[in-house]
Amino acid sequence: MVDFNPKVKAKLVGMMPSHKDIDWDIFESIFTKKQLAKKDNWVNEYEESDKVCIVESGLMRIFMYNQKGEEKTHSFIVEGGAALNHFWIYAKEPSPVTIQAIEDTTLYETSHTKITQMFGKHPCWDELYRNLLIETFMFKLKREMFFVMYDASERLENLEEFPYVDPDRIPKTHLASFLGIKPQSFSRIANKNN
Amino acid sequence: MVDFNPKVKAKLVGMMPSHKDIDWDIFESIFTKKQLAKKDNWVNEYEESDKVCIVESGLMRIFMYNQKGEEKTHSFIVEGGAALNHFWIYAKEPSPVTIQAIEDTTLYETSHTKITQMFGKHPCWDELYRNLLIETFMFKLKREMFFVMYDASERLENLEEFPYVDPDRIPKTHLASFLGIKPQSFSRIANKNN
DNA sequence: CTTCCTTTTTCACAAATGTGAAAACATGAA
DNA sequence: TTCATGTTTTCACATTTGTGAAAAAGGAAG
Repeated sequence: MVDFNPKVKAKLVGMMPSHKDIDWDIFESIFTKKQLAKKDNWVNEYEESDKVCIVESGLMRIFMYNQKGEEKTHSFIVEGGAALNHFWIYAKEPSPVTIQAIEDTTLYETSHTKITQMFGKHPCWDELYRNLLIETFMFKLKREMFFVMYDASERLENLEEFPYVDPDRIPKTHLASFLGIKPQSFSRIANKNN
Repeated sequence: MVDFNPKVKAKLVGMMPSHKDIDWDIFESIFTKKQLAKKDNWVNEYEESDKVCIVESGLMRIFMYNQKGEEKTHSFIVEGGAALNHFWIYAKEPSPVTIQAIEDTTLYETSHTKITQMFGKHPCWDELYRNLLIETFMFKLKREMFFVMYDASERLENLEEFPYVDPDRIPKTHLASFLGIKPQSFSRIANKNN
């Protein structure tokens, strides 16, 4: 049982536009509050985890190791964003991704299991889950366009298309990984384009 | 009003696992059947369209033009697959994509408007829409991995990760575009790796 | 402040992909 | 079949990105 802060509550309300009569007690009853220090892993690779969380404050990163052991960043999550192992939705298998705090982070944690148990009890849960899916889906859709439409240098130029990917908060190594290039290439491109 | 063929019906049943008592009359009442000849556009760029369809037979392609006027392929849809302008879900704006038949195609057409009007009338619609979202989402997730984890040559090597992207049915120009490279590079890579 | 460690930048060279043009090949229509 | 059209391959060369190493810059802890 947690007590959502106003910003998170507003975010959730926005994701259930058809439901004004939300029972916050039920809602908050399936969440627990957690603190992460910088560099703590919230989800580890190979972990059997169906965790879902909403970030209250701080910054997290989802990444995966490739065959060479290099970290490949999928996304960043800031205040008000939802973090989860996206692969769980489809394949109930050990997580291929690691989810790590880039900054000290406070989050509200729950699980897919708990959310899906609420389906049918009140339609707001269906709507919330649908909008959560749509949000993460649109992120992937944009990211696909990023790779398909732009080369590396154009991706850097158009980084502002991802408003919550804040170049001032995120180490350049991770930004490079998010853009699909090496830190050296990132540095070269960034210092040539101005 | 249409009469779904058995394969499409089976596909839909699989996307509504919690609902065995489906009223097929209501279901089929919001679809119409359409024929497309090879190279016909089902959705045109700039068209204000919230169309959704299920492909009965044939093969379609979703693509977008970049600033240079080059076609950038997002995905292919084969029998049993759902085609739609994914951007409609989030932004109710003119379509940035073109959806075109690669082969002569038969499809069942409906719209987002019609589907969302069914929400609440019977929970099977919520479940169907959720699973449609999950399916397209997983496609994007895989595709993201493709670009993040692999270089062009590895992408070609691992094309079989997309079982419905059949290299024998799809012109190589479009395959190249799907892999994010030029036809010349496709040709070079394909004829070097064996 | 100093030291240690991590991140970022720079550099020279290697490898991969793009470009523009031409040739080879395939396909469909007359 | 032949012609016209579109697709695929090949080639030489340009551009972009990767690689490995080293230097420079920045941050955290004592």
